[in-house]
Amino acid sequence: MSEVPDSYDPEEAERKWRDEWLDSDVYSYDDADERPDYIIDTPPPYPTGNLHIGNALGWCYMDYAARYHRLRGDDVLFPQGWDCHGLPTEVKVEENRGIHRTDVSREQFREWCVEHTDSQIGAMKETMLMLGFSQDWDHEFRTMDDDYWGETQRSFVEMADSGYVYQDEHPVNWCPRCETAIADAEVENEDREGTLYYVTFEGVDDDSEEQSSSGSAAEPQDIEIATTRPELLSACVSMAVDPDDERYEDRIGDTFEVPLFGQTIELIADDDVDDDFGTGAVMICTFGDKQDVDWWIEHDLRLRTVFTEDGRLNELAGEFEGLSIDEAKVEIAETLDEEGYLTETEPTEQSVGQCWRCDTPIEILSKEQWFVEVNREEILESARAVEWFPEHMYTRLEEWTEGMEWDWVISRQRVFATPIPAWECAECGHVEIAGAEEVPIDPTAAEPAVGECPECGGDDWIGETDVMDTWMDSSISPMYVAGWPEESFEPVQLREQGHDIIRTWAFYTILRTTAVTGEIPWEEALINGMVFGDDGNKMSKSRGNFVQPEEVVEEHSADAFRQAMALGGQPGTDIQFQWKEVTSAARFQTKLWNITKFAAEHVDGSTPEIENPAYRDADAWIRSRCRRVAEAVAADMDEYRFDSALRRVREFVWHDLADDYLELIKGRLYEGRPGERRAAEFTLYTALSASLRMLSPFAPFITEEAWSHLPAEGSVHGAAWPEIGEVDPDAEARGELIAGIAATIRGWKSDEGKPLNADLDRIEVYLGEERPLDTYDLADTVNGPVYVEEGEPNVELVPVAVDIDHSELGPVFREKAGAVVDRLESADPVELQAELDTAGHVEFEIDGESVVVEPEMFDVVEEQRAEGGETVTVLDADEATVLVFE
RNA sequence: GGGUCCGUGGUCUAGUGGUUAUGACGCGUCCCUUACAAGGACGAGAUCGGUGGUUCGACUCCGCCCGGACCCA
Repeated sequence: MSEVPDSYDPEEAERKWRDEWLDSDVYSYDDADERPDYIIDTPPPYPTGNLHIGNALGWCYMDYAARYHRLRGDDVLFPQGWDCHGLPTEVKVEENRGIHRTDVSREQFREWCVEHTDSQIGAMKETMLMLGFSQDWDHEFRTMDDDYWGETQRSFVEMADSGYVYQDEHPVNWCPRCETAIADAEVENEDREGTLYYVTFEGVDDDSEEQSSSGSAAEPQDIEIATTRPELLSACVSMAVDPDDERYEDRIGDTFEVPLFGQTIELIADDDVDDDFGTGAVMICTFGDKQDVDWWIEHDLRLRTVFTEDGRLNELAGEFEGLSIDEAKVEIAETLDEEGYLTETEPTEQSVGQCWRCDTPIEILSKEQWFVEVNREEILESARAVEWFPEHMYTRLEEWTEGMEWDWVISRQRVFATPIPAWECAECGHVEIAGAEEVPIDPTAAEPAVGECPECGGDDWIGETDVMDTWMDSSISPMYVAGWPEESFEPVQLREQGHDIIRTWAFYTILRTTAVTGEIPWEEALINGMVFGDDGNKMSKSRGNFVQPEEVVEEHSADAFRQAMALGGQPGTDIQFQWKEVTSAARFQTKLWNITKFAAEHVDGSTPEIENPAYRDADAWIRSRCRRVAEAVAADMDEYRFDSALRRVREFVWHDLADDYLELIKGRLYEGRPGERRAAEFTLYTALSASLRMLSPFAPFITEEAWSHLPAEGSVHGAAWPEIGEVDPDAEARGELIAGIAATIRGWKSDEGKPLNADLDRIEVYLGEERPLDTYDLADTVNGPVYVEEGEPNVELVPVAVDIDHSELGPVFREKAGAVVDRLESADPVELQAELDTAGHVEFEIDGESVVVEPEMFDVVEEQRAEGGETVTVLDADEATVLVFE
């Protein structure tokens, strides 16, 4: 085992293991009955062609979990999907081909989209492999493949059967650039500066009799409204004021003429009007925003639609017909001004709903669409049954769900997406939805199985050209990866995703899984934060703080990148990408390599077979430490506290194993008696092997490389989580003492500017209580003979301070504790020690009362000074006093 | 405006009702010691955002304020 190269070459090793793993089955899912499943509902990313650092964080988390659970013996399924459908790809294809999607057939266009998507997937997969993610590529899926979108259709059909899916005409968010309906979740509100226009509406004499009662010359009065959207005047169907607004008392029911466009509208009262805004009177248009929709329904108003699907004004706008919305805003405002209707303008802060894909301001159009019912309580009930990491991420989902006003519009007027499997009868308009046995099916290319229309007997079917929201695809991912519908669905173990898509992906998945299967989608949801640049700002190319995972791999290694991701912060918090974390990870890897190199010189194929090793105390100590660390790390991993887990292992490897244990056993390894040497070899092997396994989820490459240089079987990724048997607690404590003494002497040598291997004449160790001390390892480590002496050292002990144990003293004296502490601290330590020696406690008089302070409440700190003529240094190592003779 | 999270050495980060408050990077001093100078040992550096309160005791719990991030309106 001595062929270990002097230095570790990450580039070479990482390439080697990447290839090796691809050809092996270490990461494959067995679907074995005897082992518990650990199925990850991997987010299918959109194939942008670039796996950015934010994606990488999420995949790191999943990979740590996947690898950890494999070590725990679980049957892990870490699949990889691709969320292919959607507008960005359509746009890209149109761009690349220089066409508009309507220039070619739907089939041709789709084909090109698939082709484009394939190449994008290839690039992202490359990065995933580079970073060492351990997906089972036999479980790769693409939502654009028939076998996937067929299941999307099946779920649609089942939801239609159970009444969740319906078709209706209802106002929906509409992106005029994408020319499609979009869901609430796809609308983002953007604050910006707008203009508030004050517009006069002339009163209309409606010839009613009431006019005479309020005055003879009942001239109809004008009214002034404030609006940011004059381009909507032609869609104005009413005007509203707050019923308690005194300015408009007695005017409810008055009628007015809409300037420029001439339609007559009536003033109504509604509590939702904000009387502080503008003039307190607001025009209601169909539709400016959701509030208009509410009023339109509430007051049963007319519908005047003036916007076209591509964001222009239609014939209702008269001379303004054909203008874009932005043009119309300017021109109508100018005309209002010229005609004297515009009284004033002022800047105003406004929040504008925008399409999250293209940032175009959305409009609201009433169109026949397909919807999925949002049952808030049902969704929340499921969401509560999921365990969220961190817990408060549930609150995000809860708030979003409770704020849902509209059902989910799932139809899109696009091409590259899952077809809605439905037809309309050309004769009677009956809508026929495909049966589950018909999917996958493209209704624009195939006839329904039903044949004749069940309503009218007609056989002329018009296939639905609307397609589904892409979230309809991705929201069945847990069902798909778990083998639904062939296997009845049981919740999978983990969903990992970013907090930015809780309102979409998490929300829709819970909704859909619950609706289709009656189950929660996953047992646990792990939510990752965003990744910021090294300067704490959002990463952006213009800021120059943009980092691609590939750069980090090139500069250091994939393992170092992965460690940095784990240590960036607790999962759930936003993390700052930091080069220094990568540096520190790379150093740790160098350390780990050197430890491995050292170990490989001392162990061989027979080492793991050693039976009944003649353990010395140092062995007991490191074994016990290792055992505790393995337990604590497992607890961290179970809670997805990757940061804490990795810190613990690093700490153990660096400080306990390398600094202390390795130094302690060198003597035994180089020139010890065979039995004791073998015990050291065995223990070294045990501790290192355990360390590599614990580190393997974080640094899969270097641990695999190191593993291959040790007498260990197979892949470290196919190994089992370390289990170290019970350790003799007394031996453990003695070993800890030895390590402590060695560290103390090491520190002293360093302080003295001595080389760490400087010869020492002799060492005397005085223990507080009499107990055996294994000086064998210690003597070699400190480089001098070690004698354990009984009794008090030949030094003078000088009490110099008191060290108070507040947790003992505080509860006993309660409100007097402060005074007692003051007395102890101001007393002469020498006198305290003397009193303690004679009386066994110390006593004070406080406020005329006698107070007894028991010895467990404080320690008298003593400083040791050598007596006599010999040159000696006195060191204090926890429970021992160490005399060093040079 | 509502909600959630957060504010710890220069920078980033851990943490608990009683600790000499963790570690990393950077900085300084010393050390080529048979795993390791792309290293090691040691050290300096923090009134734990501010302010009230609860408590014998608060960095930790509560209120308010200031500052930041995100989500929603």
